[in-house]
Amino acid sequence: MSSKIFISAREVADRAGVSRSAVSRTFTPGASVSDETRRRVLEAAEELGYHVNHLARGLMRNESGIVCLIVSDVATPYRSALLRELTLQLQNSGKVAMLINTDRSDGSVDRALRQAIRYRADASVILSGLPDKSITQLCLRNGQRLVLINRDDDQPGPLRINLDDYESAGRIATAFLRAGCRRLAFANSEAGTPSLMGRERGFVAAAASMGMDVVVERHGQTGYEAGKVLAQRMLTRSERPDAVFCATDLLACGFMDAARHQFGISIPNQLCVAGFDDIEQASWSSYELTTFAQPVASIAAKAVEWLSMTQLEDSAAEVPSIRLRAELVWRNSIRGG
Amino acid sequence: MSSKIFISAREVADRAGVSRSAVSRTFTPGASVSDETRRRVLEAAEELGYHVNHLARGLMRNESGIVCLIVSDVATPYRSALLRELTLQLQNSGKVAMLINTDRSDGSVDRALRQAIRYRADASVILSGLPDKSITQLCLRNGQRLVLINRDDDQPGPLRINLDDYESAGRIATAFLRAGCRRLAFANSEAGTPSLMGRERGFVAAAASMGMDVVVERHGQTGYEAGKVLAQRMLTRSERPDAVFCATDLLACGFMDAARHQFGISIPNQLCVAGFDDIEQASWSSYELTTFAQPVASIAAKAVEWLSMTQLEDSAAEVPSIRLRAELVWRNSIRGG
DNA sequence: TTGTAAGCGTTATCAG
DNA sequence: CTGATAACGCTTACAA
Repeated sequence: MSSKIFISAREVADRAGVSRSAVSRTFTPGASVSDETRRRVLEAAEELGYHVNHLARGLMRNESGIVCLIVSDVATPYRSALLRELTLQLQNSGKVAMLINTDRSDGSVDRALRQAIRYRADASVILSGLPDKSITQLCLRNGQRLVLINRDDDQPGPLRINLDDYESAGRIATAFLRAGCRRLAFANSEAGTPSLMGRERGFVAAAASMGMDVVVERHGQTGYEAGKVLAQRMLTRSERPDAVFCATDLLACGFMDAARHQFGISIPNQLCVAGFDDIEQASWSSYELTTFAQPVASIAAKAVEWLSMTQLEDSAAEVPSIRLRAELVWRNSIRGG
Repeated sequence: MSSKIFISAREVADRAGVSRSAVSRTFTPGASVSDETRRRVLEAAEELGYHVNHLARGLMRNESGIVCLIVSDVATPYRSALLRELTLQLQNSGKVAMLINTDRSDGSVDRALRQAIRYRADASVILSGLPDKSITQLCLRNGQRLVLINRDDDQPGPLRINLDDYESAGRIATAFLRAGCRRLAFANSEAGTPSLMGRERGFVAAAASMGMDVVVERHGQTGYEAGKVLAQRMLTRSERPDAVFCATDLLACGFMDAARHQFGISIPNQLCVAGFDDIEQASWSSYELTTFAQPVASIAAKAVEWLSMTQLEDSAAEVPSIRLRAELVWRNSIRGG
């Protein structure tokens, strides 16, 4: 191990001929230092290659500047887009992101949260899975803030950012109907997360209110392959659907590919398709998918804004909760438009 | 700010009726504690919800356990895949990833590296851009390890992991020839990174050695849209190419989509296409792209392995450098096969 | 095996 | 505005 030897404030102080505190103050925004002292400190720091030790600073200030991002399937288009937004905006507000990858097991989110506690993260943002109640309590008790994105959990404390999944799904149902579709279907995954189920229920309910049934199939996770499987199942039915709402864009891409290449179905002529997320691929010429856009930038902005609030107005003892609207992006996978 | 109040080893020690050091030792693998003491400490820790403060531990041990991942365009398929692999394997080896997003400006990598220094990261992995020589020197001088992935830089010190871009490109040229293609083209971005240029040069050189010219176009970054633009430029030439090697899969997807949907060209019948990276979309039915697979798992493994080495055998004063082979994944975008 | 005590690099407090 | 001095929570000789 090439022993790490970092420059400390002590050495900078010696070189600049000032006290340690002067150095500290120079690097503390808003502290009172004379221009002359600051200049000399800065000069010495530059020459020596000094950088404030945030481990020590965090220890003292009781504030690490670290925000922990807890997420599974980072490589997925929607997740990575959200991750990008989050890290970028976090950086802009002077924080730094620690990334923890979870798998689908329940315990893995708990483990991630524990890691966040060990590093004394100022906050954790959970994009996947749901932690055990006892762990979230532990975080909150320790004064760590928690943000839950698209995870319907109703314990008080964490900031919850959700979309209007249910209502969105209703809007797409009427769009299908307007396009003349009569045999509706919903392609879902088995994951059964609240947002996914919200879309399913919203779609089914809206269809019912217009007097229509919906064929629902669930399979696998929310990926491309699952979409293909769902297409195989649904398109071999005696009553083939003429409109399908896929719970995610990835499912929709798989569904469309199978429909076209395995069944020779023309979209949107013979089959209308809609998705959810508005991943980049949805706009590719091979798909031109009509879908709901996850407002990733707004989600990140809301999260970071809340994390940057110095005072949590506990006057508002009511649970903070934000509901964002997913805008319908109209492309070419539904007739009419 | 809901004041953070974390449990300290002191409190655990009091509760367990032992000394602070006993607590510390209990959480230090390999330290000598009696079973009885350990049991009592663990019990007290559990009850109190104690977690070792890694900020303080890092301060003492002079080893934070943090590895900084420096990357731009996280939301891009190849990048996010590599990111997933890296974070996962880092976690498995007991480290934690700090993610820093850079833009394309040169200074942004430097800033990222400075952040890594502030948090006393044990190492930094650079996936995008290239830091200024003075900054890398600073990192190395401080004992921070550096890994450069696919960035050809020849300063000694950092571990460099690269692919055989040049040779791969040669292999695809012969594949095109074998498929009966005679008018070769290379679609590149303007980014001009060493790996991209290596592919270009390797392709051109191999073609030349077989007595063929290559039409080269460069445009934009390595994304889907750039691929479409490149297709528009190349497919409107009087001598339309019958084989195109795209520097990345994303470019290839854009290229294929434009070729098919705007020019009505059939792939691979009228045009053979190859890409590089083997992103997930390359395997989608709409593309079935023949491409070179970035060995992301091996890349991550090599990086993590090197970072976990306790002793850097300086006996080998020679610069560490790893060359990995990109395997050709044969799909359906080239005739024959 | 255990406890005591020193020290890691900061920042906050308090005189001057 | 500046400089001592005391924390912060931890690890690690050193001594018992």
